[in-house]
Amino acid sequence: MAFRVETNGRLDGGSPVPKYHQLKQILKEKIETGEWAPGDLIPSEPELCRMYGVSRTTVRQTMASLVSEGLIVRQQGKGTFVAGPKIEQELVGFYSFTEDVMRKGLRPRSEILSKGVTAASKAVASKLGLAPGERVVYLTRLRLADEEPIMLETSYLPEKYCQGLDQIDFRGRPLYDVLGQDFNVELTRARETFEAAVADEYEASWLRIWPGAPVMP
Amino acid sequence: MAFRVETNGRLDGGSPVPKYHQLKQILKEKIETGEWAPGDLIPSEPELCRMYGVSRTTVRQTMASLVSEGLIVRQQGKGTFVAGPKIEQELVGFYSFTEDVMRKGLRPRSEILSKGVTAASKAVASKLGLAPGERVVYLTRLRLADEEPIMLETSYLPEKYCQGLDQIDFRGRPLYDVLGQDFNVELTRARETFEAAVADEYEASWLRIWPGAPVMP
DNA sequence: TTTGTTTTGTTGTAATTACAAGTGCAGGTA
DNA sequence: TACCTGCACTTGTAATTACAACAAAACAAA
Repeated sequence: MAFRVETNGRLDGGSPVPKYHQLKQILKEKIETGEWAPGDLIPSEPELCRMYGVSRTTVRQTMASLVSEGLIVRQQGKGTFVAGPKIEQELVGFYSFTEDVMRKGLRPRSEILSKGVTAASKAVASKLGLAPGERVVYLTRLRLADEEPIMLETSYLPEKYCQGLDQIDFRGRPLYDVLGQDFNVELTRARETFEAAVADEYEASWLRIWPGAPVMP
Repeated sequence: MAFRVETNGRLDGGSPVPKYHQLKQILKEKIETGEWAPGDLIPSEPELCRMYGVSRTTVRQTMASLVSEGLIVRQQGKGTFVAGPKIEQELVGFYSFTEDVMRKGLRPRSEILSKGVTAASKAVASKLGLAPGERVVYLTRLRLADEEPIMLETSYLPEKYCQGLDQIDFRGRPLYDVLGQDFNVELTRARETFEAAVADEYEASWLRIWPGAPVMP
C-alpha cells in the first residue's frame, strides 16, 4: 500500500488487442460514466504517457480515434476537453451554419418552412429543463449554400426567453446572433436537432420540393 | 527534359499547409477525377513516400484521413483500394440495414411510421424514371438496433412494381428481400433517402416520441 | 496601469526505426 | 497432387526524437 505507484495501470503489451485500443476503452469509460464530465479538461498527452506507460504516438492514436468519434475536442495550446453530446457541441461550441458556410466561400441562406409556438412534449421539455406543457417556440428551416439545400433543421426554444421571436426576420442572420442581441438568451439552454446533413444530389432535390411540410412532433 | 525525375512532385515543406494535407488533396483529386477508379489498387505506402518525398508517418496520416472520409479502404497484407461513391456503396452495393446491424451483433427492428400510395412529385418521378403523377409507394420507417432508434428512412418505389406491397408485413425483413422475392423489382430502380444516421442520445429520444408524423413531400 | 516580452505547457507536424501480422506466391517436399 | 515452408510485400502497432504553433500566465519595462 505504502509504495503503491501512482498510475492508472500499465497497459498489457502482450495482449493481442493494441495498446491504443485498450487506452481508448479506458478513456471512453471515464467519459461515459461521467467521471470526466463534458467540458472537463482531461490529462495532457505527456501525463497520459506517464500514467499508462505508453508513448506519445500511442496516446495520439487514441486521441485521434476519440476525436473522430466526437467524444473529445482538442485545442492546440489549451488542451483536450470532453465533448458534450453532439447537440451541445454544436451549440455551446458556437456552431453557426451561416459562418460555417461562409468560411467555405459559399453564400448561406435559410428558408423558414414553419415556425410557431406549441406546448413542449415530455421529451423536449426534459431536454430544455422545462415543465411538460410549457410553451416552446419551434422553427424549421431549410439551410442552403449557394442555393443548394444542405440541411433541414428544427430548433426548439423556451418561449419565455423568446418573446416576440416570431416577429423577427432573421433570414440570413445566424439564429444565435438574433437571440444574443435581441433576447439575451442563455445559449446553453437552447437545443436543436439536426437532420439530413447529407448533401447528395437526390437528397437535395428531395428537400427542394418540400413546400412547408408539417414536420412537428 | 531527358533527365526529368520520375516523381509526382515533392511537397512544399515551407508551406504553412501541412504536407499530409497537401498529399491528401492530391490523392483526393486523383480519385475524384476518376484517374483512380473505384476498386483500383493505389500505390503502397513506401511508393507514395518515394513519389512525394515524405515519410511513412505523413503518408499514413493522409491515408487515415481518407479512410475516415470513406474515400479509400485499406486491407492489411493486400493494399489500399479506392472506395466507391457512398450512395453506390449503400444501395447498389446491396446495403441492407438489417444485415448491417446483424453483422454488428445487434437485433434489428423496423417500425413503420407511415406508408401508402401517392402521385409522384416531379422530383421523385424524375429520379425513378416515371412520368409525373404516376403512382408511387412511399414508406417511412424508423430503424432500431437493440431497440435503439438509429435511422429514419423514407423510401419511394413505383407502384407498378409493387402491387400489394401495402399488404405485406415486412417488419424485420430487409426491404430488398421482400421486393426481390415477391415482386422481382429491379434493385437499381429503387431509391431511398436516408436521414439522421446519428445515434446520439438526444436524437434517439427525439425519434422515439415521433408518433407517426406526416413527413411526405 | 499598461504594454511588451519571456517562459511554460499544450497540441500539431514530421522523420526515423523496429517489429508484428496478414496476403500471396514460388519452390520444395511428402 | 497436396501440403508446407520460406520469401516478398503489404498494412498495423509502437517508441523515439525534434521542432513548430498556439495559449496563457508570469514577468519586466514603459
